[in-house]
Amino acid sequence: MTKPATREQIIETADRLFYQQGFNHTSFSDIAAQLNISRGNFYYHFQTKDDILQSVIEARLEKTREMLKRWEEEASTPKARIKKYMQILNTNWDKIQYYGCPVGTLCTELAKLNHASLPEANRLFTLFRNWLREQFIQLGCEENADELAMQVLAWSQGVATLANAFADKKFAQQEVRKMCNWLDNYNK
Amino acid sequence: MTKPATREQIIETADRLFYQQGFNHTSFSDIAAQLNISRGNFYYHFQTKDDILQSVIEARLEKTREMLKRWEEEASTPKARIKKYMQILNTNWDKIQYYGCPVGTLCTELAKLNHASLPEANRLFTLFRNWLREQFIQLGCEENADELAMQVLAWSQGVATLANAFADKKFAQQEVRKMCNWLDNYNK
DNA sequence: AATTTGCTAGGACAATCGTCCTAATAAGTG
DNA sequence: CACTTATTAGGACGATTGTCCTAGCAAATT
Repeated sequence: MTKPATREQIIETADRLFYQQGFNHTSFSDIAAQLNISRGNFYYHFQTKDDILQSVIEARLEKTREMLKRWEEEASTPKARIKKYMQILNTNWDKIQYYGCPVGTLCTELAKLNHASLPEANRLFTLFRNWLREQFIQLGCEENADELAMQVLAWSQGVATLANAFADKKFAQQEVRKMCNWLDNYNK
Repeated sequence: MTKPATREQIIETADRLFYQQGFNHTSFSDIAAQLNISRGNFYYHFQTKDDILQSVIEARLEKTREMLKRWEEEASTPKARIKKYMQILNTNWDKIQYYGCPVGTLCTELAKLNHASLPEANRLFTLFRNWLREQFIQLGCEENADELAMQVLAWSQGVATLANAFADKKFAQQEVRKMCNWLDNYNK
């Protein structure tokens, strides 16, 4: 009994297209064309377009959790882990340059659409926020750990938005460097 | 010969709806319904929807230029002027809470749509960037004036994005306070 | 009053949207 | 093999999209 891969392929392709083109601007036809499947076939796997979005968000949440877990294995100190987050701007530059931050742009769009899945999408932010806060707590900043987490989060969002607008890689790299330096000198 | 106000009303309403709902998600019908005019009437004033967007961007550019000029009149020192910019997050909080930053969200959306007017929209960013840079130059930071301008710009974008996602007014206020303090202590 | 011009309402147009139905095929089970 | 289930293709559906045409009203000018 081989599990049908179609459903996963739809989620995968929808994930990519939602990121590249936005949720509202991506149609069933777009996804179907990429997968060479029939448009009418969607209904067997998903009831509505919103259901696809829901699955995409869940998939992103899961992938993010795995990534954060991987970072904890790869980096032994809290500072090194936080830097993993900051380095995303360099690691994923090719995509960020064209499409911005996957989390920020999705939440922004769903907010404007007044979409029912907005709270679910915002959980992506919360995931990073809690994880960063935990790292700052381990760093010995119990009192303002959440504030620092929000600061790092806001920093990355701002840089991603500007780097996207100006397509300025040097700016992004420079900001990452500055932020890492700030972290190195923080708390001694 | 009374100038026809319809064209200006269309721009005005489109401006507001593009901000609240996004460009792509706002239809001719939406704008027409708000103004109680016929949908077919648009063609007399604008050839295409993209033309409306173009006019909206131009209107925003003009309004921004006037605002920056007003700030220069109202604030006598460069630091006071830069603070005017930072305070926007508090001043326009009611809107930012729901719709984010008008500039950032528009540029992000047009980037995803691969829209021809994206460069025009990005000029809104450039307007603020150059103005902030000028203020930092007057502050005596000739060498890194542009870098500082980008930093302030990125900061505001990040805070706006997060404040929108978490609907957190206290966070926004706190960040404004921190940023103003940073500015006060900068360059002595 | 007659005529031109500025502006508008209403609807037609093809295309596309998300949704949903049905018939046909593929896969799995007895 | 027959039979049930899982999956798919293709297209119909009503609604909505941006665009565009035309007839008619309103206003200004002659």
